[in-house]
Amino acid sequence: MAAPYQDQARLLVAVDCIIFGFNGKELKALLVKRRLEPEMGRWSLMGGFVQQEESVEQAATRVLDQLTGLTDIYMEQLYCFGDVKRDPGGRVVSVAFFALIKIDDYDEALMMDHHSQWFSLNKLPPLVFDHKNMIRQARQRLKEKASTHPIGFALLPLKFTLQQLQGLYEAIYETSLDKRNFTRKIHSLNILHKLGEKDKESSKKGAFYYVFDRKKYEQLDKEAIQFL
Amino acid sequence: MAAPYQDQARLLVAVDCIIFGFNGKELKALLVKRRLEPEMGRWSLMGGFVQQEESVEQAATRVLDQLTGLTDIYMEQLYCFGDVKRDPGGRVVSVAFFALIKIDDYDEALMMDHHSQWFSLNKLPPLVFDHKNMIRQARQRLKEKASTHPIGFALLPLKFTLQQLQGLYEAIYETSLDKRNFTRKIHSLNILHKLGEKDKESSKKGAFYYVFDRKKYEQLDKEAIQFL
DNA sequence: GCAAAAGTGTTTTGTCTACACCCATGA
DNA sequence: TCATGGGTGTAGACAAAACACTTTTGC
Repeated sequence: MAAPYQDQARLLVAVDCIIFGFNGKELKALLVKRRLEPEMGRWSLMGGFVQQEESVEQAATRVLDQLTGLTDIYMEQLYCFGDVKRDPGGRVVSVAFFALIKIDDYDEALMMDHHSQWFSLNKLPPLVFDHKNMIRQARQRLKEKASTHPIGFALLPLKFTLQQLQGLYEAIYETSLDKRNFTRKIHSLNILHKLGEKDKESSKKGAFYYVFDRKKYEQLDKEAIQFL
Repeated sequence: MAAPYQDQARLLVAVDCIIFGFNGKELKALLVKRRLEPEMGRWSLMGGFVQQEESVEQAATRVLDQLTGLTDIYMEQLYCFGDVKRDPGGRVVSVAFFALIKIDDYDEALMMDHHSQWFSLNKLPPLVFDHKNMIRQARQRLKEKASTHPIGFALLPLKFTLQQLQGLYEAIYETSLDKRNFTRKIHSLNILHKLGEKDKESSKKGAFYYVFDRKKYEQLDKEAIQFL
């Protein structure tokens, strides 16, 4: 069994990363200017090819790290896009991943280096290949996942106000929520710690900062509860 | 741009199909004896390599058709398994699909031809590679999907009794359900048509057969309602 | 003192759950 | 006539949704 599969076709396998961020008002996606032909210079998801000696997940992690310099990013496999003609440059099967990062962790310097930019999800530029479709599906998955797992926290700064948290869920679900019902529900999950400190930027009275309880968070992440 | 990606690694890409059936009591998975080295002769999911000129989905459809002779099978992409050493025969990235078929449509002759066999999900034989893990994930996905979409019908014969339907959901969720609550819930979805005919096999009184309303079914399939 | 956001409870509504008896029929 | 599965309703618990006023403070 030296080469049991030798007659089979070999294909290029890529990963593409849909990176979401939240600026306090809107959900954003991080896009880059493509550096390769074909379609060089057009807006694209960050991607790369899977190497012989790395797993598909490792490839996605590597690509995310190259772009953001961040480790410990929330990342999840989305879907494998395998149409024959999806990439005019060759037969490339792409495995899409979606990632959630704290938008403030991704700074200006990195954006300059990679010619990358945040775009509001409803003001996306034209994108290469099937990347628009990938983003659409990632958005859908984020909605579903956020309703049963507390992954939204990966998009917020370490400390945040209830208003920011509510705003995030309103952005994810594309709806508006009742402040009282929202507060009650969140508190019933026992996932937040109230800090002594207040955010005075957005109001005169000031709103308390919260952090989330990582232990409880991880437990809920496994359990698939009804989140909101 | 004759060969823009020429320096990149090329990998074998396979599809593997987790095929579920329901015999009225238990969920089953359809397995085959592997025909290739390595691990020839051991139990395996039905799979095959993605060819140069077919999409990943087409490959899965082709593999399903080869094994079952059936078209119009419910099929859904599950996950891409991309570990470097998952297949000792080479670097193979496998895209897993799960499929639901009516168990009676898959007859003895086909089982003989392909050395295939139905196995109860809790009595699976040892399987090659990561196939056991694939089945585990498929089972999980089936549970989740069935709770928001009426896909369970793909596992039942065209006409079925309420008892059969309830038994199916009990098997999927691995729980027992209250007959009255179940009946009420199903009827409230307006998805069933009661036939004049009765099944007299399993009781003296006889139970009415039902068929499902394809229109309503397709609508619910899109909408993601709370099913059960 | 007033504008602007923060914070807090109650009532209503609907959904999910638990639970038990009569019916029709073939043997 | 009796054994077997088929079919049906109601009450209580719980969760979700609707809804408005008071508090704080910087200007």
